[in-house]
Amino acid sequence: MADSARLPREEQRAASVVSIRDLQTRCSRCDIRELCLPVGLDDAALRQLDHVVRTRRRVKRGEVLYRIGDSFAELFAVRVGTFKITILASDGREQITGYQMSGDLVGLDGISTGRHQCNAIALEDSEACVMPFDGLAEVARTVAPLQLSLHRFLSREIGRDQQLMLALGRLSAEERLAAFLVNLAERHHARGFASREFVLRMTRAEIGNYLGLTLETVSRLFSRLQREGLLQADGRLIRNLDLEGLRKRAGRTC
Amino acid sequence: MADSARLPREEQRAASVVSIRDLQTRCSRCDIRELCLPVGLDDAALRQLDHVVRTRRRVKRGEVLYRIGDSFAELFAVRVGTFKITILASDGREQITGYQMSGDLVGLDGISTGRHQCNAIALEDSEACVMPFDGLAEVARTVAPLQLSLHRFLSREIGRDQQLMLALGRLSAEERLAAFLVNLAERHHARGFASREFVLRMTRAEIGNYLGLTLETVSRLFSRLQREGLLQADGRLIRNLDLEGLRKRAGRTC
DNA sequence: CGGAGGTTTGAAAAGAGTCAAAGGTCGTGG
DNA sequence: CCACGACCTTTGACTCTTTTCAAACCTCCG
Repeated sequence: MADSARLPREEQRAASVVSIRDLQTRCSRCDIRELCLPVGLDDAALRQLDHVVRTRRRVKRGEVLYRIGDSFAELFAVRVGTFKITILASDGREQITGYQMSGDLVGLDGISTGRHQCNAIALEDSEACVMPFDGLAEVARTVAPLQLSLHRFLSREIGRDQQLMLALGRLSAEERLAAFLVNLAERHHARGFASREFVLRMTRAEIGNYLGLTLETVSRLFSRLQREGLLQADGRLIRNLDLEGLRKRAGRTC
Repeated sequence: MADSARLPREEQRAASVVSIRDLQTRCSRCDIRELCLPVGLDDAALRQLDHVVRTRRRVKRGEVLYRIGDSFAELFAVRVGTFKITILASDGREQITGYQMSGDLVGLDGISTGRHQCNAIALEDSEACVMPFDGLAEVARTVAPLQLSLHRFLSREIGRDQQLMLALGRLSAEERLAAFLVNLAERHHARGFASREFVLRMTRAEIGNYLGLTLETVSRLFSRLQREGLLQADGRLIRNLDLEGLRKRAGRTC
């Protein structure tokens, strides 16, 4: 697992079935297009986008979509699965800055310098649409709704990051975990999944890293929330989330 | 001080001298244009931008440039002074998510929802150029370098936010303050000011808020860094910064 | 020159981290 | 199909960094 090579086999496979994958990749026919960059585009605009977004990449659990320092040429739109986004301090300490799921865009931070400034690692077998950025920008110059959508995704990312800063800076450990769970529940809900019951894709250590806590603290907090009837946790399977109760404990950051 | 009214007098004054202010406001003649959104634009592009950016707003120390919930219609480019950007938890706890100085864009987070999601408050008497976002977007559709610059500023903001998350999530109190000081020094340097000596525009409480610490901890850390010869702090006047020494203590996040 | 706001320092408390140990789970290879 | 090992989770005991509370001092603005 962990940082293995970058899927040469997968990439070959993709190349060998280009026509089929190409068909699948059309934004205009994508079932999550209303969650993703194409949100709100009309048919003509979608067709333009279809010309830009032509391939997908499969990334197996534990493998890397891109690494810090990789040259930036494309954004990725998560289609299936979950990625964690991580940055590093010089001494190697790692901070997870986000968990991205279907419809989310990853790679936005690479635009500013032309190099990726974070790692994107799959937490489960995942698939992302490859969006060459130059092409995207070009279409955005003629298709105003796409331009707006791109601006909104960039801006939304800033807003999300600020919420995490608030959590890291001002909330107690319990508040952070409660906010995290409510946030996950809401995102599942937005994607048509159950919000009161789901399987975590990340370990206690990864949750702790994201929230600025240790894995032991996270584990203890799960035990406490369970004792107090706010959820049932069986490893990564979370059930019977009491969303209102958790919101009360979250400093309503979510 | 603090949250007083929104400068009706200032706005009147601005209106009464439109022609002069208009002249001053041209990006093409602005002395910080290479730090700001116009970076790298040619003369023709600058002239286009001049048509969009036509006014400035003065904001006195302690006053508000915009508030959470205000409708978003424009970005602001800081020309003179410093702003703190704050967000709120539901219970009123506040987190400062950034300090923005000349050349920085503020308001980017408002694009996604059409409402500002943070407050921007002047830490000293300041001035910001008003950039109507629709107009900016329209020009960006024909002027590719401006489009790229806008994308880069949005992306840069994401990268900065991630650095703060790393600090809040993984660094010790001392490392956070060291990283903060090095970051300030570098930004001063980029603006042509001394990097080893400057006046802080924010209180100990504001530094602590930004770094997820209490004001007492920040004060103790300044005393410690001074004892150990890494700087001299006389209130907000900081002198003789030992940048290399501080970088070593900062987990090199900066 | 009065007072509000800001800073420093100390002492005690608390929240989260560290270290340690044991049990659980999952996937793979034999 | 089972067993093994790697990884993950839980819980306890103790530690330590940072917070909280308190008091005194500074300083700058009106």
